[in-house]
Amino acid sequence: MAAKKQPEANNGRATSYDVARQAGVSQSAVSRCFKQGASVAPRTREKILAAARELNYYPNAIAQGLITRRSNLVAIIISNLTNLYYPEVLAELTQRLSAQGIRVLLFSLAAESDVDEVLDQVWRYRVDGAIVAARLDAQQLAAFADRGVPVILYNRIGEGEPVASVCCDSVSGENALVDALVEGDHHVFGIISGPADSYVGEERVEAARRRLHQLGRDCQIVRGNFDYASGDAALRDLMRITDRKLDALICANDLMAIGAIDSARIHFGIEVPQDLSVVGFDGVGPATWLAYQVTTIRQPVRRMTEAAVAMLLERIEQPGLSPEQRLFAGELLTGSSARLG
Amino acid sequence: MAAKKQPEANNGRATSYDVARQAGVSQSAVSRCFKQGASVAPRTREKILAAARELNYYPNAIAQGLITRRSNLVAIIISNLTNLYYPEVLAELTQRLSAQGIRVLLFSLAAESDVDEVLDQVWRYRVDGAIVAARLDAQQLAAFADRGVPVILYNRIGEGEPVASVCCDSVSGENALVDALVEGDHHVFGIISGPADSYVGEERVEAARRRLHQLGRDCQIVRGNFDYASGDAALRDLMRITDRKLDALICANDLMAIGAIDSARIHFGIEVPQDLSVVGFDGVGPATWLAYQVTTIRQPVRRMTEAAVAMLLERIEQPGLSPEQRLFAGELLTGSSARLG
DNA sequence: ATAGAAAATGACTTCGAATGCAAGGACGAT
DNA sequence: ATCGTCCTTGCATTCGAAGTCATTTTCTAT
Repeated sequence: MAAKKQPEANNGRATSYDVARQAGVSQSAVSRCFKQGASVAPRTREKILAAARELNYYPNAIAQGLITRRSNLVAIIISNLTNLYYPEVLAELTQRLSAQGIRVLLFSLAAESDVDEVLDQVWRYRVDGAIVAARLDAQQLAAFADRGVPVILYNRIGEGEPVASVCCDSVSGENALVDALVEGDHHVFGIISGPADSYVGEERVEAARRRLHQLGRDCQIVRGNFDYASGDAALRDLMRITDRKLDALICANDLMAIGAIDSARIHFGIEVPQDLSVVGFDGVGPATWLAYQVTTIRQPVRRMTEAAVAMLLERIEQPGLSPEQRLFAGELLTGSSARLG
Repeated sequence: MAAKKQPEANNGRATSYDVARQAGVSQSAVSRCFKQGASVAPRTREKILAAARELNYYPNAIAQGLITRRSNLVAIIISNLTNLYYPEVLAELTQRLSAQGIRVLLFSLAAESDVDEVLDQVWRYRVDGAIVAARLDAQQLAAFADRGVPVILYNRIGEGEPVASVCCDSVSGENALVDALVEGDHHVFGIISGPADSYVGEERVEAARRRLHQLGRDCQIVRGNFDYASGDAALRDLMRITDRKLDALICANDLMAIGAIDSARIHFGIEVPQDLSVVGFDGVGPATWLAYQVTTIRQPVRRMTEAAVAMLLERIEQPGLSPEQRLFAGELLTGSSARLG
């Protein structure tokens, strides 16, 4: 009555040995059966698969990872998921990686400074690679390189270190926006920047500023931090410090553009776009809402995530591959938040 | 010259043996050194930690998981991240779990029907538990139970099966909204539901319908699918089929409420809230934007995620724990999208 | 100084699957 | 019938850390 070994007492936690015993074969055979392209006789395979089904067997990915030195895990590190833009990116990335048989270990940071603690865990889990949409300093990038863990930066480039990255072209995007505004006969420009530690924020603002300068237009720049409230706050700042009547506002992202539009209309009674043209960047969902229809640059998220995943997989397979930067042009979305030429 | 074993040729992939050799101790000592409350002499610990630092050693979580049968991984399964509400939940959950030393394996579904493929992977990775915000049928829930993997359902309850869950109370929320609208002297009600396969959608609509009935008010229900465009579309449907002039609109979530508000104002020239009161549910970011200020029920996301994580950890530690349902009351957010009593 | 308790340490096994290698079996050609 | 080839299969080892147990060292009390 007293069984020495409980065969599959631990329900659904059957091992390859359990399956082997049940099917009357060796553990190796079971392993081969679950490996693509291994040599197993059809009859044996049948037996094994039947046993596996009966015992509810699923290969233990942890054990596989240990022996093959491939965890099939990729870390995705994102600083602020509340950005409206990133959830879409995250969903796309996750689904694309899933389709390639790779699982996502998600790290979402409350503050950018938490990166170091997170990296600790990244090393421990022996991820095959990482996609990062957060600020990494040179030392952190070097740590990836040292360990031979391929990284793809999303919408930012390496600081000093050469790293593979996928970005949406800020320069061409801002140029298109500025050109359109100038053609639309705007003269007094305001710019709402991103937070100081944002790479894309700085890049977009700098691109816009330079183009305006080229075209002989001056501008006032005030700092925002990418959220709705800061669009409002920044507009107030601008109204205070600008002596001439502002007629064009360039925002480093859509969310601030929306905040500024609401603020202009509701707090200042300014008509958008009649009295003030507002443009953003990203092409997030709310930008196309009827109340806003923000003129903006839509990032080609599908193509960008596709590229990021493809580049990462390439580098996982061929560790030596050189760092490549892929720059995607965004699409000018002509809404009704700006009078254009 | 030809070294038989390259000591730490594989940079940053040092094992406990490498550290042991470097420190002149056994592998066991290294292991103990990284385990809380193990017995190691102070001097030995120093030596080992120094060696570990020098070799850039991080314990291999994969190997740990294999031997301890604890992966410290939790699966989070979310159906649509584009919902505006879920990114916040996801970020909260991830950060809370991280703080408890647990990593998140993210599964984001393109379609609800993909759950089965995803579960496959969940079993393979031997996760310690799961938090699910997607529809699971009885069989899928049973699979979790069979394998002894604790699950917490987020904003839904088990279908038949008793499962631990965390929800925001639809009934009290809708009651509060309906009561306020009725007090505000509204008479012709419309309801925009969620998609047919949404648990919370059905629950909210049913609660609102019942309360309206209790208070002697009739209502027209049209189907939406939780996104912005469907708020617009549903409002058009309502305008077409309603004979009397609609004066109150109850939407199953904020996003549709916003869509309906924009549609009313812009397509129909209806003033909100003067001619039509609109209420939503969730309390997402855009609901508080100046242009909308939706009257809604704000879900206590922080408390709910905290509860979900706490319940999950309890059940990981004590597998026998009985299924518990925790229901949180939302907070009535009185915006300006509805005339209230 | 010495017995005895307590602490520290190392040898060895274990977790579950993958794989190199060698042995066994099937099959065709002669 | 015999040999050689190719396909299957099992044995044994491996991945890296944890933990059991036995042994050694250290400390305490007499």
